[in-house]
Amino acid sequence: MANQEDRFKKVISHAKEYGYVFQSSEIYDGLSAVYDYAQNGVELKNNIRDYWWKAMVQMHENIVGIDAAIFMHPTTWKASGHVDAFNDPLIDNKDSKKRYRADVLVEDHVAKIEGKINKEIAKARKRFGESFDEEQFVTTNPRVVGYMEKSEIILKRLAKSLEDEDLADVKALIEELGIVCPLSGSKNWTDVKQFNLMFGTKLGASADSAMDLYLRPETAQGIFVNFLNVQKTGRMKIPFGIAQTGKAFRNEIVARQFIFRMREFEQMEMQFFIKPGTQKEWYEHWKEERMKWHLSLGLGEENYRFHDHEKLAHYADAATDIEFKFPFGFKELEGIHSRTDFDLAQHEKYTGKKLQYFDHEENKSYVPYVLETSIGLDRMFLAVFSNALQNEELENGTTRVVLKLPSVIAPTKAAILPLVKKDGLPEIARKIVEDLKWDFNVQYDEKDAVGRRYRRQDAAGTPFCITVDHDTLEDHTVTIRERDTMEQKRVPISQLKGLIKDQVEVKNWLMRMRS
RNA sequence: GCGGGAGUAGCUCAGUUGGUAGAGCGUCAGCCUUCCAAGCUGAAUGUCGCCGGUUCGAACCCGGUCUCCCGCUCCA
Repeated sequence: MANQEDRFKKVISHAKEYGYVFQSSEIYDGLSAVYDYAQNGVELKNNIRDYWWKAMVQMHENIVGIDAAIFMHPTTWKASGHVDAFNDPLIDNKDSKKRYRADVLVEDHVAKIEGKINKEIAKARKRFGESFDEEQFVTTNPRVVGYMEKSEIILKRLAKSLEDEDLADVKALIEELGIVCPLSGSKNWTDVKQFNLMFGTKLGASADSAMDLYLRPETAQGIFVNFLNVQKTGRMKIPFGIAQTGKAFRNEIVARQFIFRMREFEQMEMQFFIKPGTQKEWYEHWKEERMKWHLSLGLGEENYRFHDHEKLAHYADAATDIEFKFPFGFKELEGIHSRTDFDLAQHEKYTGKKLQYFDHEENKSYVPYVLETSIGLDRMFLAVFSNALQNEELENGTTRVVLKLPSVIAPTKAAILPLVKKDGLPEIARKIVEDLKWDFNVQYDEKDAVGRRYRRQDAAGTPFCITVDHDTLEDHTVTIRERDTMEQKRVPISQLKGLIKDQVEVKNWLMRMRS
C-alpha cells in the first residue's frame, strides 16, 4: 500500500516536472481539484482525443460528430433527471462521523413502521385463518390505522419540506421521530445540508432578468437534443451514432486523486441509436469494440477488466464499466450503458415534440433505443501516463526513468541531437528539424553529453532520438535510437520521415483493433 | 464534511534548546568533445503555503486559514 502511494506521488511529481500537469492557479495556493494541462500535457491530451475521434467517427461511416454548447436550456436537466437525482440533502452524525442522506433516514424509519403493520397483518391472519379479510382489517384495526396515518403524515411532511427546500424542517422531523444513527445509536445530528451536484450560473447581464442555468453535468444531453437535426440533415439511417468530446462539470462533494476525479472534466462519448429490441446485441458489440480500442494502445491486457453494474441507473437496462488498474487500484475508465429510450422519451415529454425515426423496413415510427459509450479523457490521460512511467534497472547496474507512452500519442515524436556542438553537426541537425517539423512535433537539443540528452528525452516520453555525428558529414546517415529498447540503427537522413511515420501513424495503431 | 499525514529552490529533502536559509539532482552560461545520467568553472532561483499572535528575535512555539496525499463519507 505504501508502495502504491509512493508510486502515485511519483506520477504526480513527474507530471509536474516534465510539463504535463500543473495545479490550477498554483501561485495563489491552487484551487481544490482543478488542474491545468501543461505544454506536454496538452499535446498528449489532444493526441488521445484524436485517437479516439478517428476510431469512432472517421472509421465509421454511420457515426458523425458534433460539438454542442456547455450551456443548455434549463428544462433539459429536468427531463434528464439530473435536477432531482443530483440534489441530495445530507446530514452527518456528530458521534459516529457518518454521513447519511436525510431523506433516506426518514424513509427507512417509515419502512420500519410499515414492518410493524405487516407484523400485525400476519398476526391477524394467523388468528382469523381463512376468513381473514386483509383489506377490511387494515382499514378498521385501530393499531394498523394509527401506523398508516403516522407514516403517511411523515412522508407528506418530508415531501413538502424537500419541495420547499426547508432543510431545517427535515432536521426537525428527524429529531422529532427520534431517528438514531444506525451505526452508533446516537441522536447527535448536524444540520441538513443540500448538496447540488450541478454548478449553477446566470444567463443575462442584469440580476433580475437573469435566467438560471447549469453547466452541463454530462455531455450526452447535447446529443439527444440534436438527435433529429443530425438524423435529418445527415440523412442518417438507424443504426447510427453521434459522437462528441467536451467539458462537463460536477460539484463533487469529494473531488480527489489528482486528475481522476475533477470538478471540471472532459468526456468523449458516443450515443448509438438503434432499433428497440436490438440493444442486447449492440451492447455486446460496443463492449467488445471499445475494449479492442483500449488494447490497441498496448498498455497491457491485464490492466483492464469489465465491471458489470448490478444496481442500474434510472435510465439503463444494462451497464458495464471498463476498469483500468490505476496506481490506486482498479477504477472506472469508461462506461458502456444501454440507455433504452429513456432520454429521447423524456425530451418528447417535456418538449411535446416527436423525437422519432421512421423506419422504412418496418414501415413505422419509433423512439430509438440508445447505446452509450462514455470515456473520461482525463482518466484516459492518467491511465496512459501512470502506466507509462517506469523506473528501469539497466544491465550496467544503473537505473533510468522512462515514460513509455505509446508513440502514436506521445507529445514529441523525435529529438534531433548533434553529437557535439561544432564541426557543422548542429547545422545538419537543424536542417533535419526544419524538414521533419512539417509532419511531426520534433525537438532540437545540443546541451550536455548525448547520453544525458537521451535520458532527458526518455523521461519526457519522446519515442525517438536522432543523432547527427561525424559520419553524417560523409555519408548523410544518422543513428535513430528507440526509447523503449535503447537500440540504435544507422539510417540515411532521407529515410527518417518514413521510418517515424510508420511508428507513430494512427492508422498503424488502429489496425491492431482488427486482429 | 470527519479523522490521519504533509507543505522549506523546478524536483527530492536537511535545517540542533527560537538567533538573518542549506544539500543533492535539475536549470542557465562557459570549458571539454565523448553514443547511453552523475568531468571542470561560474550563475540564477526562496516573502520557509498564507494571515495573525507570543518574543528583543520565529522556518521552528501558539491560533486561524489555504492546498495536497491517505482513510471514511458521497458518486449516473
